[in-house]
Amino acid sequence: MIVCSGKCINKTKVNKTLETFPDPEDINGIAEIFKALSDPSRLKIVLALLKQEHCVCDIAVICNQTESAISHQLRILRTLRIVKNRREGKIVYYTLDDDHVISLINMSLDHVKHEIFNAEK
Amino acid sequence: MIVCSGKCINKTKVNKTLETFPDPEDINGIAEIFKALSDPSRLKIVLALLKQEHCVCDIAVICNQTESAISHQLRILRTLRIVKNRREGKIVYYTLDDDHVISLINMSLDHVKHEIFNAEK
DNA sequence: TTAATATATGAACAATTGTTCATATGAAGA
DNA sequence: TCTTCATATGAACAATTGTTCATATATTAA
Repeated sequence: MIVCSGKCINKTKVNKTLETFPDPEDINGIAEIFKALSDPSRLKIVLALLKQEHCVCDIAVICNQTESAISHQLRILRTLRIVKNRREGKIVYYTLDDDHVISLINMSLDHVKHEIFNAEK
Repeated sequence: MIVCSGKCINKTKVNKTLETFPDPEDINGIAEIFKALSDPSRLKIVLALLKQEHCVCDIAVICNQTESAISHQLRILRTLRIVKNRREGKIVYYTLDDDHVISLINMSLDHVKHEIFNAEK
């Protein structure tokens, strides 16, 4: 631990927090998931797949984006195991790979609504 | 809706998804929350505040970062109502502003563990 | 095999973002 | 008031990121 000499540091509290701090690799893992969902165009793709599967072409229409752009974003989401795909002839269908993502989205929607509610008071 | 003439678009499915699509402002709101948590240094700050409040100086030690850098990040988190602060003399203490964030983090931790588990199979 | 369609990928450019350094604010004590 | 300490802010630079355009792959049908 770095010691800032003559500073106001509360070593007991600092150490207590450091004891239960997640592993660096877990921290980076979580950050990556959030980063994947932090781009509006990627988030839209995930939202489009929230209730049913879609082919790349349909996702492009729903998100009002180039198929190429969608394909690039899907690759990122695939790498992070947020979406998975199945091929049916020429068409590739995508779905969400993990239920956690659905919960994550719903929970953040609650958070957003809460903010708006608080702001109006 | 944009019409891609002669494409494979399944209009029924596309329209069904578009009907329940969140408002653009909600989509951007969610994306902003995720963006705030997508930076490892910002995520570390939130993790540091998961169980108890800390002053800026202590957060800097815990996250192994400059106090200036921490202060910049705290401003972003404050703007998004992810953290709030209280002043006690010269010292400013920060806490998480919203329980949703805690759930969000725990849920994403589950997601990360799930990925590792799947990767090992 | 050739053509057509759906999707994927590579390279490059523009835009965004986090950190650093210097400086400013605000509070407490001398 | 002046000094010190804790935190905040502004500007600038470096690094990262998303999109675009062109091209490549994969599948089906002729």
